Amino acid sequence: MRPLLAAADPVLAKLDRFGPLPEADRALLRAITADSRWVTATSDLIRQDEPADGAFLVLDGFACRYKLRKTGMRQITAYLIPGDICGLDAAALAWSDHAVGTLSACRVARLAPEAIELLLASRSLAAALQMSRRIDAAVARAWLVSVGRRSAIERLAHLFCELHVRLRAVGLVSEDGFSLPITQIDLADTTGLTSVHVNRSLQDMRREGLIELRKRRLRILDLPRLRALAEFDPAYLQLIGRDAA
Amino acid sequence: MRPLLAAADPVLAKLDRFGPLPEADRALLRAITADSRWVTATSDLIRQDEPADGAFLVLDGFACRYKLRKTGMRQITAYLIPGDICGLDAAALAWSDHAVGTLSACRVARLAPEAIELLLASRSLAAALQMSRRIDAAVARAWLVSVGRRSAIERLAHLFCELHVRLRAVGLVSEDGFSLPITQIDLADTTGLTSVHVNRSLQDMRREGLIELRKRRLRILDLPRLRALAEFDPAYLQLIGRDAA
DNA sequence: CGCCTGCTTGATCACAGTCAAAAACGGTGG
DNA sequence: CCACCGTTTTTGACTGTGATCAAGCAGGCG
Repeated sequence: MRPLLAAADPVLAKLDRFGPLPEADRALLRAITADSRWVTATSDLIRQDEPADGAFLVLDGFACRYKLRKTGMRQITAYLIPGDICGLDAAALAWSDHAVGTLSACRVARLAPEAIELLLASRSLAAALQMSRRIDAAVARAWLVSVGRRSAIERLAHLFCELHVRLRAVGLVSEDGFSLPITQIDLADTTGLTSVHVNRSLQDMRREGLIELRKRRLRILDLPRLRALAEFDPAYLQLIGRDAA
Repeated sequence: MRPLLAAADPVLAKLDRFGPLPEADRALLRAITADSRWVTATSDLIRQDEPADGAFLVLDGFACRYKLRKTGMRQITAYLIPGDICGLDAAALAWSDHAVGTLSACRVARLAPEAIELLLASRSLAAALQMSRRIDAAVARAWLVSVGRRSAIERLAHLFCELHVRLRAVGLVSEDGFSLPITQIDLADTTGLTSVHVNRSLQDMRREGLIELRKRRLRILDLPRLRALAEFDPAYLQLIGRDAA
């Protein structure tokens, strides 16, 4: 793990894990991510049922994929953290079944269609992106298990374990935990609960000495117990040696 | 739609929709699916946490992806119907985060690693498979919305609408509905409910005149109302002209 | 300082789960 | 053809997790 480099360039930090990238790819990525901008929280990068205006790389902050019901109910289907990409499908199909929006302020780099072409033209980058898709699919399955078959506390525990591993892979976890710049409403829309119940479950977790969560910062106090509670096995994230922690 | 051809070769019927395949690809697929075998219900094609023994094409019957909790609880994360493929990732990674098992008796064709190579070597087939992956991801998102934010009846309604479109695309829907060779326990593990509650919800749906379900056969009696109930829009399945029904 | 958003708490409700048992179904073999 | 057996479906009574409704509180920000 190379946390410092990682924090500087999360995209490289992430993709590089799936087999070291040739210098040409690294240069391409650097060029693309050079031109980034900040967007405020709660803004849409990709809108549901519309074509996407290119793809987006998340360089800083939290974004998410989500779907809205006609009733206004929201279900978040994925988190996008620094290093993650979105909109490749939406750009290819000129349509998206879901929206992508920011949960916090985010630094993003937009990839114009030509930039996407360049990216996919590289065999090694295309392979890395495919690996990334595989992980996304595995994460989606894990979420489905959580929402379908886990209790409230277990869902939150599993989510925190997942984020812990993913954020660590891009160098965003330090001794005192990691930044989690999202509201309890967001957590509720992620886990299929209400914000009231999320609040009560978080209090249970604090009381149990599992976590500390305040000022948008999450600290895992007892990782082994949290993982046991969530039945969390990081293997599916493919971000570590299959066996290592 | 070409139901008769489709029923004869669901794999071709499915992949051909994503842009007509050249004859070379069609021949390759025919060659591969020629060697098929029947497996009984409740048998695993791919086991969790293990490498896959090649990939599998489902030619007949229902299979599913699923994950088991240590407690024995099961969450089904996807249905595999005739024309669907599985195990590509498991073969590539020599590991799978989930299991794939049959729900009914199934006719399947095994693809040895060399056959997979051949498949992916074709640009057009690789593109069709990628399209198929995109749809799988969209379906997974729709399921997450169901389990996270829909009531019991709505979840079942949405599932039936999805299956109706997917099965019709491979010519498996007739005037009197379609074969649904799965138990209420399977439906429960799909929707994140208990089988008791699924049973009661199905009775509600029958009483409402929405469906008829007996002898492993589902008939949708009022499609417009079923779709309205589920807020179902088939666009995400990409199996139809973006606009057509 | 005041407002808005997000967090917290309390009281009550309901959807879905649990436990248990009976009925119906579908094979299988005699 | 029927008796038997396991599986699946159905029903009933009761429970509980998490939803709903409502109000108060804290804190960040203009």
